[in-house]
Amino acid sequence: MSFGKGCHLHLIDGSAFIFRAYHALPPLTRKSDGLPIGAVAGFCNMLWGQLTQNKGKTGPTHIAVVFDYSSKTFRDDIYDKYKANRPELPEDLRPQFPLTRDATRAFNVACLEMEGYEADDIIATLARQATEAGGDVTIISSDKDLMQLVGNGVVMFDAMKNRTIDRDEVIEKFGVPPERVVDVQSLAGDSVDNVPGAPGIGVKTAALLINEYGDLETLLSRAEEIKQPKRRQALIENADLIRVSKRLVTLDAHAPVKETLDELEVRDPEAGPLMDFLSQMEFRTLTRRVADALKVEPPAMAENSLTPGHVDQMAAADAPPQPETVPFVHADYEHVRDRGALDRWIAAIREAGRVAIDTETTSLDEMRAELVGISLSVVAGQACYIPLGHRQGGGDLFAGDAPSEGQLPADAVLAALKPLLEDGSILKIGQNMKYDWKIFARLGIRIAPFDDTMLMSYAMHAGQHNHGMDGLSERYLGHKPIEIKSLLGSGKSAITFDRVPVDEAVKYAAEDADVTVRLWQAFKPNLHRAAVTTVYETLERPLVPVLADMELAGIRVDPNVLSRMSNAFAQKMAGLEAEIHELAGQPFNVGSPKQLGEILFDAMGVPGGEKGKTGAYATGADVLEDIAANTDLGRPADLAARVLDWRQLSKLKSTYTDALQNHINPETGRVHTSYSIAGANTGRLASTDPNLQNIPIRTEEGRRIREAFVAGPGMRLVSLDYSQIELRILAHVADIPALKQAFRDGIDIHAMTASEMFGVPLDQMTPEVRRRAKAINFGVIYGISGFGLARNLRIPRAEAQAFIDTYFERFPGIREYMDRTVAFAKENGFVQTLFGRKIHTPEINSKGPTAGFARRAAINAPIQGAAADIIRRAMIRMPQAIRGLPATMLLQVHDELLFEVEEAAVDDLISAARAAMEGAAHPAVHLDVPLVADAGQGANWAEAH
DNA sequence: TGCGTCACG
DNA sequence: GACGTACGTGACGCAC
Repeated sequence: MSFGKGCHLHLIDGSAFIFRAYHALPPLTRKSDGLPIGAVAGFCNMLWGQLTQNKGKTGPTHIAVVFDYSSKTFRDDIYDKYKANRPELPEDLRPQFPLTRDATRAFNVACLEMEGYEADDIIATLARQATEAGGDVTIISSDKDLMQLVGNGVVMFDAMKNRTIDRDEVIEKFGVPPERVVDVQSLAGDSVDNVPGAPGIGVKTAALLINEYGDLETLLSRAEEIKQPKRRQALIENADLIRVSKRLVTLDAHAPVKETLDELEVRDPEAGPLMDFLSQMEFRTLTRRVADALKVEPPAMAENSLTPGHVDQMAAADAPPQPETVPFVHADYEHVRDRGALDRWIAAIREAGRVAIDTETTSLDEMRAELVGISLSVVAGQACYIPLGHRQGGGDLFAGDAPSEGQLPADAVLAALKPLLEDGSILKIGQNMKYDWKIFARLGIRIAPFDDTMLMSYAMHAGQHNHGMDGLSERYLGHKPIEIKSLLGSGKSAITFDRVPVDEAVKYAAEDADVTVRLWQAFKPNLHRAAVTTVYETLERPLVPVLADMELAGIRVDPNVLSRMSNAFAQKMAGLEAEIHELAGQPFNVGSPKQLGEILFDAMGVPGGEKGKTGAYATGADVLEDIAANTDLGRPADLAARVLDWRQLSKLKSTYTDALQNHINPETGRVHTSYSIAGANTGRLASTDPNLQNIPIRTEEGRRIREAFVAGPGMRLVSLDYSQIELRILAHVADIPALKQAFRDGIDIHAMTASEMFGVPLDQMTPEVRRRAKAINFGVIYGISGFGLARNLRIPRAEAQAFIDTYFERFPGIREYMDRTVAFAKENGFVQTLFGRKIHTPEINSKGPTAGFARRAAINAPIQGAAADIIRRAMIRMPQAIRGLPATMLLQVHDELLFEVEEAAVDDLISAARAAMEGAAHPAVHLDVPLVADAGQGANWAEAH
């Protein structure tokens, strides 16, 4: 029949199918010859699902799978950097591409691709033809680039979420209807495809602008009218780039597609070729399933030719369903409301030997959080939620605090789960397990053993993306989980999880456990493939209980010391503010860089004001220091000097003496920070809420804040910090004999560098010469540049460059290390520490200023990362090293560990902790330089450090 | 929410 | 020859 009214065309985005399949499945290989085949397997399963699910009256009359032909398209001629950020194709995926075409043909489905065009263009063209002929179109994809096609008989279908994307969904995602989607995309750009867009404008702002002005061209022509200066400038200055972006994102609905719609009519698969293909691929279960459906005999395949670990693993009847092939169905999640249901779950967990677990609580602060419920999942698609502390009222303050219906008593549930959670033969799987670990620890349960999908991702993907659950789910499972905001709201009106109605909580919470178990299934086999199993098992996972215990312990902070300081700072600031207003000749907000800049450079006429990209004058400390030092200026110099003082006090007061008081836990009288293990790309920890890794020390006034961090009665604080650990690592990895010898001999490394560079004997060294050498030593670690060193030392650039040249001449190994590291990054897309930690450098091959950043980051990462690895190793061994001593490890500040210890045991602690720190690289790495840890102790942190 | 600023290693 | 530059973090206040 000829395509027309009543016909329904299904267009499957083939490339999306392949990538989803690849990332979701373990690296399966064909048993007979080791050919990588996982993506093909997933692709076939998904295609078969499409063909069978949609039989019937809503099913397609015409169907095609559409592929990208190659990476080069007409868009590369429009913009040479198009898709330049795309990561390299994985080695084992490349050979699977032609096989997916074969698969499509084997299923007797039209297989379309065209040189010079993306699959999206072909889809756009066919969709146009089909709707013009009066038919309907369903595009099987969730790619946002296709959303511009929705409407007038075209819908999209997200096969992963089993959800239709229509006009309303598009409006929800982009804030504009489908026909305006390209306008929004042109403005917002796309970092994945490297569509430039306008800087500083995201989807939200873009939608706002388009809705106000109607369309992109009107907006650009009336850009002058935009009130916000930043937006106005971004649009005016980037009009050309925005128009280029529009050409990039606009799909070509008139591509010269050879195939006619009629050729795409649905055809039944021919049993012969399809059976041949599937058995050739050695997909046992799928072959059988298809054979059943086609009512033919499956071809003979040796039963024992397939073994677990290969294709058969995923196809075996009792194997866990693969995340990719199991849809997310919220209605399937179970509300555990009675003892029988709980016992069934416990039995299933024991049977499986593993469980994904997630807790819901009343707060993100684990020290204040009350347990509200627990969710569990054993296999993809099946999960439950056990509500424990939900209250009626759902945010209505007058509805009372009565417990919700359908909840088991918390203590009984915890008593039933405790043996399971502490059972050495049952693996507990979490996403950010430190959180749940602490919640359970406060309830007397110590979880072990466990896996953490966040840390797995961190070990494999550091530098590529973040490792939060929602992001990982979207990226690796193609599923966007329910947002917590949709349950709790946000801002002032946000409710706590105990006020969420139980049936809503079931969907959200169980989904998290479901996602976690799927991520685990997806990641586990890949740890090996990425060669980071050791990193995960020795540097990430064991840190969880260590950090959890440190955070639970907290550090004692004396609020009286802080409030006295706050008052003193407030007084000084008021005095300075009055003087500043006097000097300015008018009152203004000293805390506003914008107003300050206008006072200095406009009202007072200081020359040389430089405006940044937002149009405001720069008034950073370096700028103000220059003005303050220029006594010819008179009043502006005085004003700048006072603003510098005011800024310092303001910082100390707002960030430290005021804010820290609010972080003292009323029950413990201590401050409990939270360390993020997977926050910093290099392997460093980051401390938040509050950040205890940036407590002042460099100025005397700031340093006194450390006096508020005190030891308990009869206790002392002990601090041990690595001496010059990054330079020692540099000496080792760059193999610099003179530096290594200096560290062995224990000489002042900066003085020695200066002596080598400038020919000054050590005993005649001046502080100034040493200072310069020190700056160069640090510069090397940061990926030195003449400009950077010149700015740091405030010397002419040529002079700085001359120093650097001398340095490289004297220590040629440094240059070699840098070149080697950058070359490695370009070749592999990541760099590595001595301990095997990988840090990805996706921008290393870009052009322009970005290249400089990426290059320096690549040089720094192995050094900073190795130092981070070393102190991690020390921390992980510390509980054992100080066992029996009345001491607790409290804080880590990158190269420093802070302990609280009974007075009598100070010396024992120092020797035990020092031994652990100085020996931390062993036995994994034998360093050519000694590691040295310096110790201090006192009643407070200022004395101890 | 993004930016400027500044605290730390 | 010009580009624009030290590495890694988190928190605060301002301005939109």
